[in-house]
Amino acid sequence: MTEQHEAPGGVSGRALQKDIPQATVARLATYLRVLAMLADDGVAIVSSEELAVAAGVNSAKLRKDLSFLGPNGVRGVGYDVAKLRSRIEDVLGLSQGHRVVLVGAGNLGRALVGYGGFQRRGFTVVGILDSDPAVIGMPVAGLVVRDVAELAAAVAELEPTIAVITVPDDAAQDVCDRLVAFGLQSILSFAPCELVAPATVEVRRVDLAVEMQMLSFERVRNAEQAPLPVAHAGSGRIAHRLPTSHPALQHSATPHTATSHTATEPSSKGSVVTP
Amino acid sequence: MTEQHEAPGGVSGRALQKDIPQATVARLATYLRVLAMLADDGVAIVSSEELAVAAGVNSAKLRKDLSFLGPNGVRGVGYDVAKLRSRIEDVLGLSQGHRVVLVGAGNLGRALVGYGGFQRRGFTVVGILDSDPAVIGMPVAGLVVRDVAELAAAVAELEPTIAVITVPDDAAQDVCDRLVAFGLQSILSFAPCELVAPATVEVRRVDLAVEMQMLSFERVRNAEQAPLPVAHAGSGRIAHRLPTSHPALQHSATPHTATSHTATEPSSKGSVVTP
DNA sequence: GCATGTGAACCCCTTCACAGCC
DNA sequence: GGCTGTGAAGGGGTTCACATGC
Repeated sequence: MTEQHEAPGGVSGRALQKDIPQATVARLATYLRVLAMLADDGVAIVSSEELAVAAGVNSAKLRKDLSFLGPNGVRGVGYDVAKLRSRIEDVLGLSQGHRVVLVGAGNLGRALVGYGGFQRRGFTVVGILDSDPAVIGMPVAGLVVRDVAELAAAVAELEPTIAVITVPDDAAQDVCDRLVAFGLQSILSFAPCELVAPATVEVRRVDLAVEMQMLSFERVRNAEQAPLPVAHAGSGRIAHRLPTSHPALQHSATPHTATSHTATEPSSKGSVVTP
Repeated sequence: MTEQHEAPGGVSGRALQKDIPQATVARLATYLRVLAMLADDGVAIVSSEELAVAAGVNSAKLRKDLSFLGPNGVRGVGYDVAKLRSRIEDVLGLSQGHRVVLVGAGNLGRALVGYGGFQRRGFTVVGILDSDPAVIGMPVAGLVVRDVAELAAAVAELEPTIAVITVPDDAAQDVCDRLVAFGLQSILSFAPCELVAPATVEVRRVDLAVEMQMLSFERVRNAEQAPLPVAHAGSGRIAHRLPTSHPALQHSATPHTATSHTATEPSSKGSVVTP
């Protein structure tokens, strides 16, 4: 039915981000952060090798990732930092920024409103709501906590493109349902429970306990392979290893090994219900 | 050198969690949460199908995951909830619980101390530190913020097994280096930058902006495939869809589609530096 | 000469289907 | 009969190595 000949149609071959691997999408976000740092430092051109080291991946993977966006570099030279940056922002749909509404003004919710990292990367928190009379009306980082009962009105008025759920887990599904009913299509939840939503709605979940449990397992795994790590922890004085000023691009290898396991990666897309 | 014939040796075939896929480890943590809910509800036996639905995966994947831990169920019957639960806790190294120290008492750090989800899943926050004189000495959820200058003493005294970094990104590497020097082997960082650490140290990173950017992209992708989602958001009154009481096991399929993209998945293990 | 872009091999993970066991 | 456990098939992502183009 309707075979969808992917005729790009529009002027200037824009889209075709039909099938970019999710793993790649996650890394594009990382590259973006590094590119922003480079731009701030006045770097104009960067090679795949340099960018890759700064982002903690290998250069072949980086080039493959970027190749999904079409040609973005100049052979024998490298990538134009500004151009690549705006290309990635364009593909990720970040060009016009995002308006974020937060549901749940507990510890975590209030912390996120004040978190500068969002604003810096183009996400503006435009509203925060809660059901607890004790916090409704409370000012938080320039916003006032609104009653979640006026969620419909708040959504209509603030026109958020993304919603973040930071309510207790037994309230999460309810909030999610209502957000969906009011038109939200992108939801990030911190509640440690599965959320069901229509297939057209994108729901991502961040479970902090899961992250810690994975850390826990890796320690078990490592301890099993290595015989005895001589685990004498902090005794008296230890050699500080502070400086090593990193000017964004820290080319040469460190005595350490880059081992940041960035949490990210969706799982099954589409229907998962009983077949 | 030393070919390591994996002779299980010890009594009662315990370990052999040598090569459990990381993807599986991430899901084991999820299963654990569901099993805890079931146990609270007094459920004693659960089938792979039921557990899978509750965890948002398909049953074949769940059985495959559990098979890495050895036989844990009874054919024709299902899994013993209590037994399976303690088996997974054992494999993940959660049996004795974990002591967590937090570095960075900003909005996020203080929020995490108060977050009940950790304690409930066996992670006890035993200390929080910061460098800002304005917050040092401040009481936070039963703890007092200590000076990060006494990090060595705090680590020696509190004996944490996991450290969480919630400092601004330009201080993160420094804090990480010191934690490693003081013997920490498992680190979870919320700073949006790569951290370098010895290969023996496990570093995981949670980047909230990346999660949002992935949401952003999926919206672009969906919008591209679907012609026009008729995006008339919250107008006046909308049908509330609240109740649907879920008694932990909500067997039958919902009108919705389970679409929780749980964030999780490490990337490359081991050396990533220039070869 | 040098760095990008990419086909192909490789590996990990998911999915299927069924054998095995209660 | 029913449900677990698992070999085998399939797909997605990573790595390699080189062709391509400045």
